[in-house]
Amino acid sequence: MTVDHFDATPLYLQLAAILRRAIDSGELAPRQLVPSESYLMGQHGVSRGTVRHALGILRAEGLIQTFPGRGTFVAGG
Amino acid sequence: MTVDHFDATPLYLQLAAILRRAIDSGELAPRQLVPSESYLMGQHGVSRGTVRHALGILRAEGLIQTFPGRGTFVAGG
DNA sequence: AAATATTTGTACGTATGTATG
DNA sequence: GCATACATACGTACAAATATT
Repeated sequence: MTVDHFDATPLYLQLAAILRRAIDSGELAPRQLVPSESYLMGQHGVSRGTVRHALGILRAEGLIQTFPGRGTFVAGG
Repeated sequence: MTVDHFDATPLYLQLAAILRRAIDSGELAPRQLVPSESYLMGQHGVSRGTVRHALGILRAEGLIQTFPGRGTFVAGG
């Protein structure tokens, strides 16, 4: 599942929704490492700013936690 | 009151704190127009991204509301 | 121990689109 | 039509924390 550049929905919201679903469905389990910003950039063909915008939303929702130099992890567990 | 570029505290956090204080103190009253992004850029000597980062925090805190083409306003009132 | 690579954090600039006045 | 103001999205650069070799 990737972002659709022709969809009117902002890319950062699409990406946030995709990741949120992955977490809610358990595809990304608690304490599991979320793909790096670089990886998400490549996978979805978006800029780092867009990736960080999406991750910032999930962070504000308490769904993920990120640690400098290590990565971003699914919260809970 | 402006941001200090030599302070180790991130500029966007400094700016968010300055605006938060202005709101809490009533200097910026409810329903009042917050200075535009362009104005804040010039006043503090920071980029638009930094201004928007700071405003995004206050927005998430529910302290302000922004409307495209009109501006950003202090919430409440 | 040291150098290198990876990953996130901060900050800048630019371009284009949308909404309002 | 034009000016103002916010929204989205791209790119770049460097710093800091961590992991790897």
